Amino acid sequence: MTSVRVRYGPSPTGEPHVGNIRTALFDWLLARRFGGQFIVRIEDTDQSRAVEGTEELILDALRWLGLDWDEGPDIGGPFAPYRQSERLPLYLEAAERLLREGKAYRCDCTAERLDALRKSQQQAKQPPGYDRRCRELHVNAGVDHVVRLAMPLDGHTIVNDHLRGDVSFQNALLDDHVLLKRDGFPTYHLASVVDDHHMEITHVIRGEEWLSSAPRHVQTYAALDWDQPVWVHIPIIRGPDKGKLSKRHGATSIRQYAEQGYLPEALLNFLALLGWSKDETTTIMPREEITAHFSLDGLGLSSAMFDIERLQEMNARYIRDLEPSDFLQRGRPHLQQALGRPLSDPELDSLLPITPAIQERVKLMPEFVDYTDFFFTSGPLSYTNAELMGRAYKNKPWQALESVEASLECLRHLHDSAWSAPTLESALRELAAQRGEKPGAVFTPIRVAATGKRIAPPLFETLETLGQPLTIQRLNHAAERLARPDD
RNA sequence: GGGGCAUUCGUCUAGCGGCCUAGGACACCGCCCUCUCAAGGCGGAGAUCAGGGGUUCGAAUCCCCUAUGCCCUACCA
Repeated sequence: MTSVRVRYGPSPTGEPHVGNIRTALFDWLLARRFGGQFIVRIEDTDQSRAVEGTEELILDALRWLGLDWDEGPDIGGPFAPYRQSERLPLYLEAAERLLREGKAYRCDCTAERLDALRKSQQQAKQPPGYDRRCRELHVNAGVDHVVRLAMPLDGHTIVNDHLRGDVSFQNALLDDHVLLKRDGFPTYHLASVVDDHHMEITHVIRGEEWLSSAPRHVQTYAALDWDQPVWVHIPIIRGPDKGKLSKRHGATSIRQYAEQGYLPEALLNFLALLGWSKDETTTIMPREEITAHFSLDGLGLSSAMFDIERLQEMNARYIRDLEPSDFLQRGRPHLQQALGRPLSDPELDSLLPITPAIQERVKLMPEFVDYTDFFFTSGPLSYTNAELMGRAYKNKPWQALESVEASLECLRHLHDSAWSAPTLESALRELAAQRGEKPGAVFTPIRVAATGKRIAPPLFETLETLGQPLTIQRLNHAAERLARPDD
């Protein structure tokens, strides 16, 4: 088997979509698994749909996911250039050869005629398609025209799909599609075939929506007398409504997932499992394990729904498994943004002891802020007295106050060296026992006073990290508030 | 309208003729643990393998038909 060469051919028409990127992922996995090359080729043959700057967005998405390419528009390669708009002579050459050999022809039918034709065909319940008016007309090269492939009129075209086997199409139902547009640019049908051939692409992996037009590509290869690549049409990704996943379904661009706090390795794992599986039981696999086991044979045939809950779960799992210092670095930008100021390394590192406890609570990176911002705010925290009192002291501000004062008394007397989670815990538990109260009753006001929230990391580790002075200060503030309940 | 593809728990899937009274994961429910929230442990419910015909000693697995869903049907990719 010759070495694997696969290409990802995005159109720079917008943000890279998860469905699209999943195709890139399979390309990349195949290349990496078999020591081949992964090529990025920009398919910008539709000038009207091009959106400025999206090429860079696409490359950024690939980088973010860690899908590195061996040849591409930015780094070049032996088959440069890697932008179709820069390869026009190649398409022209192929089209001219086809014209010369009578396998393609010029067509000067107007858009109006084609529209009218389509309408009448639809009304007459006929399959729509070009009626081949110009096929025998020998349109002059001087007039405005397109070039169409002269498809076989009868018989069948077989597409040998690697996953499905032979798929047969009746030629009578296929029309003479356009290869070269009026503006001199090729259509996808011509450009992809010409480039795949010249770039020595061995496997064409693309979405199932292309299967219907695959016979056109097969015929184009045949007309050009070139060998076909291996066709691999992978199932489409569906949205929650079962339709093809699209913008209507909410977040679909890779950038959005990055911003929402998904880890690239989690998204990669999740996407890989949309249509591929390693074995009966494995779901969590680091990139290396996926690349070590990936093969086309593990691909499924039915379209998969994009289940955001599963992605979230997987993300939480990956977050939990991060090295604490790595987790902190990834959380840093979110926290800095919320705080509105940069954080120094020592500040960030002060969180290290409590970080594992935070990791198991964070599902999406921005939530990191909820569990840590109070460590770095200086003014009074905002919370209600009801939150402070919790369930045990509900509507009993004086009891809550007593409790807080007792805690204050207890904590004030701890020596510096004793300010650690274990001693804090035993001291406060003892206090609760002495007062004949449930631990939770005593702990809740402390938690709210210290963090400003009812949901926070484990209390004693939190207090340890917060430090004695700040803890005392915040408890004092809480006591003041409880003393005048009607604020 | 035509053509193509697909069809296993709600979801992602394992299964490629006997190992399946169909396995795993997420979600869900219950219990345990417990300072909030999580995480974790244990257990549970959940799929007559879309339906119907065949082939076979034996079918989720092979063949046919039907149904449903999706995709395509552009001088877009």
